[in-house]
Amino acid sequence: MVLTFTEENYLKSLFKISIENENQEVGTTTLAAVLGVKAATANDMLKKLKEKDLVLYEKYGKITLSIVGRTKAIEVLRKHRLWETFLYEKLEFSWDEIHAVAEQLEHIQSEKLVEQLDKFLGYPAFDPHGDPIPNQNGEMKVQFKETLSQIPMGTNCKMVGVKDNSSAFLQYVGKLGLGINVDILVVSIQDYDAMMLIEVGDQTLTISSKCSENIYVVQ
Amino acid sequence: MVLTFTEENYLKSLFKISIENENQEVGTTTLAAVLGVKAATANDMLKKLKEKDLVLYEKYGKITLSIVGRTKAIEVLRKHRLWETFLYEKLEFSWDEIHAVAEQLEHIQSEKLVEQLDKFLGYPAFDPHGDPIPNQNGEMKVQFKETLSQIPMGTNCKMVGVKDNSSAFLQYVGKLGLGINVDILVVSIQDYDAMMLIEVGDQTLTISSKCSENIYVVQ
DNA sequence: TTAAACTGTTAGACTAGTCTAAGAAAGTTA
DNA sequence: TAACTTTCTTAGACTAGTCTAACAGTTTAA
Repeated sequence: MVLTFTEENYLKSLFKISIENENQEVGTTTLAAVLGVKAATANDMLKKLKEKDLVLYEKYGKITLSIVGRTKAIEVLRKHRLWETFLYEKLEFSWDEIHAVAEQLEHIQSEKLVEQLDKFLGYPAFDPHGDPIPNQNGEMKVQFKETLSQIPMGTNCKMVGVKDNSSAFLQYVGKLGLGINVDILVVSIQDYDAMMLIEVGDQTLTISSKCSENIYVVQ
Repeated sequence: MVLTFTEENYLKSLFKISIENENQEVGTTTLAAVLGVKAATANDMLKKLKEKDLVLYEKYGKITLSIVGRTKAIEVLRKHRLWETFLYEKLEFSWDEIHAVAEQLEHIQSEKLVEQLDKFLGYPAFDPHGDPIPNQNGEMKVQFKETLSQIPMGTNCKMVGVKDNSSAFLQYVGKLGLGINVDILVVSIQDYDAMMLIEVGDQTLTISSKCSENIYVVQ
């Protein structure tokens, strides 16, 4: 079954919401906000997706992906992350530029293209933002990770990803000298506003809680 | 000005018709046939393209691309041929598989993507079918070429391209052992039906006029 | 426990791209 | 040049995806 770009985007958003907000119930309004459309529009589309058995949904109830819907969403996510990796590793795109272009490339329909791209890139398990890339069977490596804001004073850790994928955040973080696999030492944390003093290489940086909450690390 | 996929396809088809049938006038019916839509549909779209100053067109008159329309068409063609080259050279796609996927990839909007892809491929001048790839300024190398059917008996030549890009033709030609840069000796030509006896490597092949008319060669 | 606030649904309208059916213009040929 | 054929255009309809405006259901909190 071939889906339209729009249908794929709805499924992808539903999947992303479900993994980001674990057990939070997803409603029309949330979904609409994520997709940048009006609630009425999302409601219409949900009816169509239900008709095609891609979501489970009853009037005024919560929205869940069906098995097929979930599979489709993971396929799109796989393509998105493979393309991001390609753009970053092969075409000299920067961290903050890859997302927008991958949003377009993720809808290209060709199984061979996906598999050959995966092979060409050496079967990467994580994309340039540290997010896991689903394999051909839809399985993803789960990496235990915490946000930098959860790391206690005096502890060393290594950056493995970001929560916020916005261009603005990525540009800022990159400018600070942070990035995947960068070692970080938490020097001190302000009681009042959770501002953090961290050491990265030979530099000392002060970062806000908003920032440290959006950086994933492992100890 | 960002165009829709459909608009891009109309411009691309108009451009391709204009280079294939040099001074032949293009009408609604021809265009519609090339795009696989009905004449009424093509007519509607032509009105829109005219409104946007992408084509020159008067009721019951012939259709011509405007400067802007032509530029847009060449951009799409550039992307198409670069992607074909990428699929063939980097992702192990075969000759006959690349076109269909490139039809999708050619609509991705990102100037940086096109330029980086071109660089990554080493600024190729011709795609895997032997067709010239427009450079960033829209200029294409013109290679003097004839169809194999025009080569006289006893002459050596080299294959440089194909006229028919269909999967069926490419599969057939490939199976015969023909391909870009393959040397061909025209052994004999039947008077009656222009069937050709040719030597390729150590093989002798018999090919129809339909086939020899769709193969481009240089002497 | 009921009023206010929020969330979800429906109805009606719009655009892009397509179609069919019918009619108008142009070209061809006897 | 009149009749026929072909090509082109118009009118009206349909689907996908979107919107606004209004109404319905659910939740919250006074």
